Amino acid sequence: MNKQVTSDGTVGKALELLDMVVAFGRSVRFSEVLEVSPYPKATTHRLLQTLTNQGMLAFDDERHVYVPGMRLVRIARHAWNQSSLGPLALPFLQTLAADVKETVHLAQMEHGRVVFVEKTTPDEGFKTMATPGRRSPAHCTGVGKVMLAFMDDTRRAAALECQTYEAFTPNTHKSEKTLLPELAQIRAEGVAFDREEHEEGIISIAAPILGGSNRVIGSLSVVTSTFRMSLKDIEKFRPALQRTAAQIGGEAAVWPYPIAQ
Amino acid sequence: MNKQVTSDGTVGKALELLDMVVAFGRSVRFSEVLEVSPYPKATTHRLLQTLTNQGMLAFDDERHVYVPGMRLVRIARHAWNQSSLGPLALPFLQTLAADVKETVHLAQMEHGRVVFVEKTTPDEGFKTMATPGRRSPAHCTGVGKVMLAFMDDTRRAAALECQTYEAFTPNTHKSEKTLLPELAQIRAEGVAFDREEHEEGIISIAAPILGGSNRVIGSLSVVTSTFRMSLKDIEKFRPALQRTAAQIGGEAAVWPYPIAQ
DNA sequence: TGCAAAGTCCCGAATAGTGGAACAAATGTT
DNA sequence: AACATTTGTTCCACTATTCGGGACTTTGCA
Repeated sequence: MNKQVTSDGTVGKALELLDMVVAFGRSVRFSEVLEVSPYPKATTHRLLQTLTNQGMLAFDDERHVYVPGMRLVRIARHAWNQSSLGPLALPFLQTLAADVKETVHLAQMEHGRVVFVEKTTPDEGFKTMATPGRRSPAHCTGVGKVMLAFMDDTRRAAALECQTYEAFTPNTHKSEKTLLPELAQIRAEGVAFDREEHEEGIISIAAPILGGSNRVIGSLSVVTSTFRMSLKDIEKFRPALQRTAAQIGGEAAVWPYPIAQ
Repeated sequence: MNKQVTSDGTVGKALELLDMVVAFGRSVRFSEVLEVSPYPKATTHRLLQTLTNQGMLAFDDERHVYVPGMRLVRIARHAWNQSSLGPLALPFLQTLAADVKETVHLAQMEHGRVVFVEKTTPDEGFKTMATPGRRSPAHCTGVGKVMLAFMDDTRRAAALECQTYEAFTPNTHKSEKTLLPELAQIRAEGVAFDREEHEEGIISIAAPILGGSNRVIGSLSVVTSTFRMSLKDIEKFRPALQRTAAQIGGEAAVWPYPIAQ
């Protein structure tokens, strides 16, 4: 089992480029892709052509830009409905957000990183870095730490391998040294706190979503800012948070969602 | 230029399998994939492994099934927001549906086939069986014919190449012989009608959505059944339909959406 | 426990991907 | 309008990668 996995073969390279193009979040020119592509010009070009041929990208030959293609869009629609917790969890999130009157995040884990799947704000609150579809590191977020804490040992080991320990604030964990003990504590407590580890002024309380066989399939958090509440204050969200996480987990148990890894 | 495009290289094969797995719409076992895979067991297995490695699929090693992976889900979220007309057009669809009190379909074209992107029904929200993400032939649907009619000659030629002329009802076009004249007429009229060509009892009126440079990026239709209305009746939807299509096109003009092909 | 079916792995042959470099097209500049 | 520069596309010999028959291992069921 490859632990790091960067690319296997042409398929890996092509998907890497696809990911890059899509991640731009807008239409891109060939040269822009080339700049971030680790492959030589000819190769990059050919791979993009292949992806375009396959309908995963579309090339606008008037503006000379690449955009996600219809085939990807179609697959996207299926994959989203089928494998993201989003559609299933959204009603629960809304109830919770209305209940606690704070922002609620739903996340899943991809290869040691947190993917924000859905987000609900009760009012039009402040904005955080999290946007649905965005990826963040796991070591510095409530949703990330709680998933790490509750996944099984093998997966956790693999996920920890991928952590970069990038320091976003003074509170960010700098290495396993401090992270591992906290994970143990989170496991004991059942919830994780983000103590301004990703963004200054932003704190959260997070609970794991456990599917069948108690495997972690995602996590849920209530997010707020230090201007409005303290770490102590947000502890009161715990019952509602855990109840909602359990409800989502119950709904999801019958369906094999991807396991956090 | 490959006209049919079934596979270029490994990447094509891998994507083909990915498409198949996702199209199942549920978790699948290896043997199920193998059944529909055109490749030998060893190859199919290796490709699925690669996709799993890449996070495009996830393998549940407890239930021994493949599901769409987190990476695909993340890419999906991006691609959907960026390249489907769905998010942008949804409010307009809802207004139109409420206005005409009938079901409204939004479609885009992928390689000569119609992809239903969004669907709104006036009364009960948007909970219908015909899941968005479904593909249908173009020759027998209002949304399909109207896109064929308005796309440029090169693209139309390519798209027509892909038509199967499968006969769903007695009214379905059986060949270019009858389809081409109708396309000319649709071009002249500005709208297309589905005269029970896909499903008996189902009729629709469809208008093209034109983006920048008047290129077809999608289409819109009002759908109803012959039990409620006649072909003559639905002509009255034309003004609202065309107005909505123009509004969506206007919104979309500044952003390079994939062109119908 | 045993056996059929499902899933995984191996390795030589040959196909398909690679990327430097030349070419072409679009864009900018004098 | 002619030239320079940047951007995008094609070619082709080389070789790393994929292919897939078949053997092996694991799983599920009787």
